[in-house]
Amino acid sequence: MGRFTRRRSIFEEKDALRDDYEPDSLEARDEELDAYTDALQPVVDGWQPNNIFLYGKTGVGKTAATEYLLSELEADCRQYDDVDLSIVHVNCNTLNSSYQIAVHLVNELRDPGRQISTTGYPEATVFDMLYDELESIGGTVLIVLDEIDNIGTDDDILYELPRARSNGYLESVKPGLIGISNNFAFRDQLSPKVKDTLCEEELHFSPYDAGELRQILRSRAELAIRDDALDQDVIPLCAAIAAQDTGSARQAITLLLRAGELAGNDDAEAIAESHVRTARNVIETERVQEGMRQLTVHGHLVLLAVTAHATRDETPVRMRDLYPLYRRYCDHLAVDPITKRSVHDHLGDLTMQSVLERHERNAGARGNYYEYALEVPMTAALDALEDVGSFDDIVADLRHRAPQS
DNA sequence: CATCCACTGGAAGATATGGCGA
DNA sequence: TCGCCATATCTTCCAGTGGATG
Repeated sequence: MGRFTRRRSIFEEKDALRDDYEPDSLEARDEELDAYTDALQPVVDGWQPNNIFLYGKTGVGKTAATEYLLSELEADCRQYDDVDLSIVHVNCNTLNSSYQIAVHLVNELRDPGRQISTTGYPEATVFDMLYDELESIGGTVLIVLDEIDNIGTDDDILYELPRARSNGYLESVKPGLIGISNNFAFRDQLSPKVKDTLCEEELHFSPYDAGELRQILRSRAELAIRDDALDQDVIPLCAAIAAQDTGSARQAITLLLRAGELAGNDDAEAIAESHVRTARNVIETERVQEGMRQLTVHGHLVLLAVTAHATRDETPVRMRDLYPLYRRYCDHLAVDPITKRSVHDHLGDLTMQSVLERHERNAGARGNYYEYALEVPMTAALDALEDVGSFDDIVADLRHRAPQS
């Protein structure tokens, strides 16, 4: 008997559950689509486009609605000779300045042979290049800036682009900005001069409720999953978990996908509730490990120091106790230590990523301070630290020390 | 009820890295 | 090669915080 045997797959068309899948229709967003359509109307009429801002948490259909509507808009514009529409889409995920966004817009518009690097030019030069590229396209250009809240307070580009025409930098182009933000508060941190122009049209996408998520999941599952491979309670459970957690369709769908994979590994006939619950933990751990992998050397050393305290049952720790251990590890690895103040920043970062938890303590005349502890399972922290590879011996030592395991 | 401790958090500046055009 | 430019990371400096203590 061979090691491998063919098994009946849970999935029919797994791609329909992946992040990049574009469904033919958008479930449960009728009102939003109507409002969005109205906001885009000037494009078809040949006017200067509105600037549009979309707000709403991740996974509530902002990007999906944009892609869906813009492709329809492109198709519909083709029947009017006097409307020449182009669309540029940039995800600002890793871009945290106006400069970076401008560079990426230029590269998006230029052909592969003429790409520019992400540093080195004066800011004004990059803007000039951007205007040149826009001019050479002509017509109406919709610029979609996804996850725009990443740029924080540096909103120059949001000020410049809408005004480029009236300032004489653009002649034959009618530019329109579509900004997509995950963060509702972003709107308020924009400088006032930007807020005026940019928020001409504001569209709010609210989180999906459990009923809407069930609707979405059913339509996807119909394509993705074999007819009899789904226990009855699975979709309601995925929907309920996601609705309570974030209201995100992406979360609900990923949950279903992972549950299906787990069911497959189990050789199960169908996805069951238990697979969903396990999938939830798997996703959580993956998220944390991914976050920890992105840290710098000192980030790792700081986490190592906290983890070491945790193995000795000495968490929560305060700075005063943590810093000396951090220094010892630096010595051991012949790394130049950074100051307390910088360690403090790393602790803040780790807290932001939900890797550490932090509590304020107050000892009155003996000062107030923060205490830190791991917010993830110790094994997850050790696994992630081991992945780094530069201090295997220390991690191995900590594993011994750690309770149970 | 003022004081005071032990940091915290903001800001500005230093340093290093990598890239630009001339 | 040199003088600029942008960015990431760290350092230096320092005012501000807030509840237990006397």
